[in-house]
Amino acid sequence: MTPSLQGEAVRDALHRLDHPTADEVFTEVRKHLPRVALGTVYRNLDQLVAHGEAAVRSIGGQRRYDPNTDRHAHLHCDRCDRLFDLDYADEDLDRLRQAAEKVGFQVDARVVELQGLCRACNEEKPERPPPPTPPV
Amino acid sequence: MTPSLQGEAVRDALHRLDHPTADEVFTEVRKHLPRVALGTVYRNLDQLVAHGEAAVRSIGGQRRYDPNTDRHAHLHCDRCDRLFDLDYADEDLDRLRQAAEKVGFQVDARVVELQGLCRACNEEKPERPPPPTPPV
DNA sequence: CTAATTGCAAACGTTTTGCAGCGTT
DNA sequence: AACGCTGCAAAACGTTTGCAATTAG
Repeated sequence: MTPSLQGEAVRDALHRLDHPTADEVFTEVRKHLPRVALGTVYRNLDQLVAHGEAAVRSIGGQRRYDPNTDRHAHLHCDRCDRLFDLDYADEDLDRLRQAAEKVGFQVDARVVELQGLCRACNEEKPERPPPPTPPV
Repeated sequence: MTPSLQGEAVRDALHRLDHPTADEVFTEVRKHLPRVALGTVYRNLDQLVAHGEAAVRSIGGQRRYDPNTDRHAHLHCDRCDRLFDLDYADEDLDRLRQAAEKVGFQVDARVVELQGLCRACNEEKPERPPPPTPPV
């Protein structure tokens, strides 16, 4: 089946943006197709996920979409709330994975999320009014 | 300051339940104090978090509260959406942490979350109508 | 008396859904 | 005609907030 105009626009926007929320995709798509509805964006994002062309991650109470479904970690900065990608080797996860397997849990290595501080926020040593710091 | 009746009830419920949502705490507290408001539960949970007596994790689009603030991983089952605790050694995270440090990211070892399948869901080999499988 | 906390209800931001209409096949 | 997808608007959901009443110090 040929993808719809809106479907293509959503996919394109998703690839153009950096771990966007549905609303950010919506805003981006609207630049090209001013009449799209937010519901349409959600439905097309859901379809991409269902087709394995994108993954969703719940970050800070919001869902963010990621067209990269390869194995990679997300580094989530607690201070500025930004997401960074981290490529890692399979063995890097081995010890944690083995610990999990001891309790019968089968870890999906593709989706690892780590919290912490990004370089920029880490260098702002003293406690200053943290930038966005939206909900947890 | 002496904690309020409601504050104690919220703390007690949090310890009695397993990684509950605010709503689950609310329901539990209501068994003992039928007139508490949901807002009160949220406010008391926020206070516990602010005092370092609990941590919040965004799981599947919902916030779950955890009275255990020690270093431990959460194993989040993709199928049944349950959360399991995993104790791990500091070195188990070393390789991932070092990979993150190479890009200037300082990992907070206390909050690691891994996705995958729990033992129960893993044993149900064939694709059956997955149980709850709430939002992602 | 003052400050903190409550119950209640309304508001909020995000996501989902019902529905009529349109375009393809 | 039957289907899939759209725009729109309303609903649903989890969370936050304003406020008057109550309680604690």
